[in-house]
Amino acid sequence: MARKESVTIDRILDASFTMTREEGFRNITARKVAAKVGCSTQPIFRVYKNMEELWDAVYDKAVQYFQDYISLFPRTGKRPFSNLGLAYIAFAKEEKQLFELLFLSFENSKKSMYEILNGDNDNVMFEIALARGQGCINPEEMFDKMWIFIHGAACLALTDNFQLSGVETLAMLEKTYDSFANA
Amino acid sequence: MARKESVTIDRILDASFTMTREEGFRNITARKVAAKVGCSTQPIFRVYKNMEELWDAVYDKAVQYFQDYISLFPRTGKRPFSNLGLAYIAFAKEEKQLFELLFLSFENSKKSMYEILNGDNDNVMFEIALARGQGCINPEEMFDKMWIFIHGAACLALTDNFQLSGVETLAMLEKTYDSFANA
DNA sequence: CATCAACTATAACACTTGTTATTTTACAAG
DNA sequence: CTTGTAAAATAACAAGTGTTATAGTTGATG
Repeated sequence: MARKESVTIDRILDASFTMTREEGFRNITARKVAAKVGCSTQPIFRVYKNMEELWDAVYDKAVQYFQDYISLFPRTGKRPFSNLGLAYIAFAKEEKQLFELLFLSFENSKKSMYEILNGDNDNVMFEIALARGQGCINPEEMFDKMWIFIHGAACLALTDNFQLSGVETLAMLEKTYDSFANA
Repeated sequence: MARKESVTIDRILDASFTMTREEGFRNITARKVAAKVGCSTQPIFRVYKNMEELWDAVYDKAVQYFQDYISLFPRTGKRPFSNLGLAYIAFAKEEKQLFELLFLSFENSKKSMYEILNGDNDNVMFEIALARGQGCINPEEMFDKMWIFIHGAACLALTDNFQLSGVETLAMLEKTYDSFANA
């Protein structure tokens, strides 16, 4: 009865997300996305009411991408917060545009840092429980302090002011945990 | 012999800098600056060759503004790095747009973090010397670790994820210094 | 095969951007 | 006061933005 659609929502969203990873959130425009997909701008506005709706979809995809990244990251650390921290810092280094979008936008931030970080599988809760299990007196406070440190390393990594390798970073995180634990 | 200039370079730069503090770096346009100054766009291009030159001037003014901010901030802390850290975190909270421009832009960053931070009066050198004077074995490494923590708190403050008051922040910084020192 | 509704492309609108050409204005020198 | 010249205002250009109106294409259904 009707023509078959050739430009799917997935192709549009994937192209937009890839462009966001490469060029940043604010650089995705209707015409650029269309060029990447290989169509005119028209199918975009069939699928999304306007660009703001597309931006929202990209944001949501970025949140999911981050949470998958954290989940799949190899867990080589033994201390609480070390695995989450290591993955978070690696994400900041490798996905600068997404990291800025998710954790450093102070205008138009849709979800809170904690909401994104904790995610569907309770990353933060898990680490806090781990700390409590290892005899940490106040694991919530320990998370707060460790997170300041971890977020600091990640934000330094973003601007290439953090040069440690993965194993060095892990060692530092665990040493820092011990410093706080024995204070 | 000629007409007297009414739109000075200072008025243009001041308007641009104020707009950067309020609306951010990437939102200053020739027409907005002209509207703020109360003239047409023409005097802007008499004074600056193009917008990029004006942006550079705004950036340099932001660096100077930061260094003055640090210098004038009350020094209530006793530990090494505590006064510099407290001022840095306060700057992130109060001057979000400038903080992002100076310390979080990973594209087009003109000066290095250390260059801006150390400034004309050797802020970092001073704190490191202070630490050495108080018996710190490796004050450079101590700076690195403290700076990860301080930068982390500042970046959390940027997105309103750091809620401590000034005195509470100071206490936390000094406690952290002790944790690292006694590790 | 013909039809017709959904999908796509083309073009256009209104707006904003940096930048520049042109015109007007003001002021100091003669 | 006239004049020349530098500054400022006006207006325009080309490029880019989101968005929409219009036209063309396609393909399953009757």
